[in-house]
Amino acid sequence: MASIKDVAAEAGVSVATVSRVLNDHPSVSVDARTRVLAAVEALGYRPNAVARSLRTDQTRTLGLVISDVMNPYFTELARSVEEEARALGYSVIFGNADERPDLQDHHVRTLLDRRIDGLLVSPTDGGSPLMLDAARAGTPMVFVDRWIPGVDVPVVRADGRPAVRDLVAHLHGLGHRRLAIIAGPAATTTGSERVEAFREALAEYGLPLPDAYIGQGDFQAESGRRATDAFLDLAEPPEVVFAADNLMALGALDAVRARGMRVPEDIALAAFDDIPWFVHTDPPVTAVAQPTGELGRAAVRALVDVIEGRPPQSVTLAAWLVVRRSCGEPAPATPPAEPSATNRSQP
Amino acid sequence: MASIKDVAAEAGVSVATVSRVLNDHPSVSVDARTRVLAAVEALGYRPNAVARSLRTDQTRTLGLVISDVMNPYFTELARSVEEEARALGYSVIFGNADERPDLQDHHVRTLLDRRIDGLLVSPTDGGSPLMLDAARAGTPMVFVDRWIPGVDVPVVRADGRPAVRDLVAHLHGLGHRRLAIIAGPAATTTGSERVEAFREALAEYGLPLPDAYIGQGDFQAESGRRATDAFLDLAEPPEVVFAADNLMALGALDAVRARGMRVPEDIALAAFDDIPWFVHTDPPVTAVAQPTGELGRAAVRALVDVIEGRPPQSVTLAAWLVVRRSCGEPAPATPPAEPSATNRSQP
DNA sequence: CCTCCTCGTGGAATCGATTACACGTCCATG
DNA sequence: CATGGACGTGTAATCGATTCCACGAGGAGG
Repeated sequence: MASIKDVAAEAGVSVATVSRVLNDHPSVSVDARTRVLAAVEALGYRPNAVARSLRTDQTRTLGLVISDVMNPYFTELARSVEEEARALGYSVIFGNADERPDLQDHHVRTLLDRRIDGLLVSPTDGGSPLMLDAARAGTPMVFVDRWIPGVDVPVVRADGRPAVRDLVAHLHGLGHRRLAIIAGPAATTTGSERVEAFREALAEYGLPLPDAYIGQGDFQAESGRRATDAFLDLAEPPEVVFAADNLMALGALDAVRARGMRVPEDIALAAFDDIPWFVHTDPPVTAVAQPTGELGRAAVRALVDVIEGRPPQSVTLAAWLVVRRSCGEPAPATPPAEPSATNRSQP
Repeated sequence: MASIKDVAAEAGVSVATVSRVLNDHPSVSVDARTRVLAAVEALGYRPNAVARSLRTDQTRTLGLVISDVMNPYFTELARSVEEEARALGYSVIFGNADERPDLQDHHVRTLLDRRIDGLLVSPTDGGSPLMLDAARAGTPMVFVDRWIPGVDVPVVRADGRPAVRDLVAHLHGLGHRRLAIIAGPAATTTGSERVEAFREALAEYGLPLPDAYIGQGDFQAESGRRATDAFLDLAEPPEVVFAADNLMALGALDAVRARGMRVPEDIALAAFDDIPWFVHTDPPVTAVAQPTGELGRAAVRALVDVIEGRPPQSVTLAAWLVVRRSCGEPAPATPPAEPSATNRSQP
């Protein structure tokens, strides 16, 4: 593969001049410029990003460590992150943590070794020493969706509280009183927050959230299946299961179907995270929708702000309830479109 | 960030010795080794992968240009690729082409500039000059799922022909005679092959495939919606729609539902690519399943073979039919598990 | 006509690693 | 006791870019 030296030789100039042409530095004569460009064309030369990065100490690359790519929510997040990054002139390297702290660390380490310019993380746990050190050492970093309390890193996320309150109101209105939740890992903010929001909303209606009605999941389908099975084995099973993410909702659906039971007649189901398939499931699933695309884009903008030395902004967007038929009662109208930002605050 | 020089200074040895310790070269004294390791620990030193890559001319990174991450089939492919690559000591950089040739080229170019060791591509089109040049120039490369005819690059894919034949047999057995297909772009092999397989299978039953029953899609949901609408507007609409991928099947479902019609009573539906959600759609969708995970792993193994100078192997695996209820008639039993490789051949 | 500035250019240092080569020690062998 | 090989180590070249500095040519101004 041709290097800058070959181009310089071909064009009859020094490597310095070639470099200047390539980075369109002002002081290059028209003559030199055309000769260099011709040589570049003739040799099919492409600058070596590795060498350039070594010299300039920047890779124009962002790292994204995602909790689980197979989760459609995170897939969409990843996609929007890549799009916005590309628009801003950055590439993205993804790492899939599969909800495993060890894998998460592996990816953070690899990304750091590659000298990415900044790191976008949706932490799977409370933060390994590695990640905490990186944050402390000043690696540009932004948390997206989930975050780690007590770490001074901007957070871009959606606040699901009001939507969860709407959901509980909806369920209560349908006459449901025994409501259960399949929670995510307590070590994740989304794992614990959703339970808290749910509990608080229940309290407003004077409803309890007994321990037996809190299934411990890990954001994966299999755990949704197990938790639902446990609920169904109870002497007094819940009337509604609220899954804290879409994969656990899928698992819940599996479990209900395996017993030959029906949603919502035998048990109602709701989920956090809305995905296109929920429109076509049997029955269509009532869900809390997040402005996923906007979340990804905002996270990239925040990270690039940090990288380029501008003051970073934490961003909190609103989530909203999309009522379908999985809790009883037919859906009334079309769900609203993604609303835009409602609230921005300094971290 | 500490460099190898700092470590050398801290340990009181030369950088050469540090490097030897890090790459566990045999001739280093125990004393030097322990001192270096201590220094590494003390400084929290991590080797700079950028510098290392420049010197060694290898990045231990694979590039994967995927047609569309939002398609669950490709998401799973991406996941398995990353897993196998990690097991073999490589990282993966993903590029999402979104079925757009220009984006595909953008990613190929970026990846090449980064000097990835090898490229895994599921081409969106017939091959841009850029990609063809790269292949010709000897960039280690493997096609996965889709390929470009006439290019000397190993291909890892599933053969859907027998499964499509099974599908047609199934449909014919249910009494369906007017069968339509929503095809992918003709420029992709999977786009044209699936139509061909369908046409041939129909011919075995003496059934025609009129042009009006070939909807032109682009593997995205919206095109499935449009094509289905067109079918439904026909004087004599088809009894079955076979979508060449799962997203177009989703679009078809949308279109049917929008007209207040029902699957399979008003029109039957089948899809290429099986995904977990198809079990829970209304109705569960009959689909051709691919050994996606094995495809991704085999592709990585083939690519690493090329990179490390071993003779590459093209791999063709079998796809299979999973009957559910979207074509009429209840599903009999559980679908079989992923079968393993059936056929390997030199490209 | 001399001086100074601007402009275009090239030489060479640099980024952080790897590695060929040379050198000194020490021990075993003849 | 001399010699040669093995071993551990350091020096320096190298990878492909960017960029500081110096230099020569040419034009403007005094």
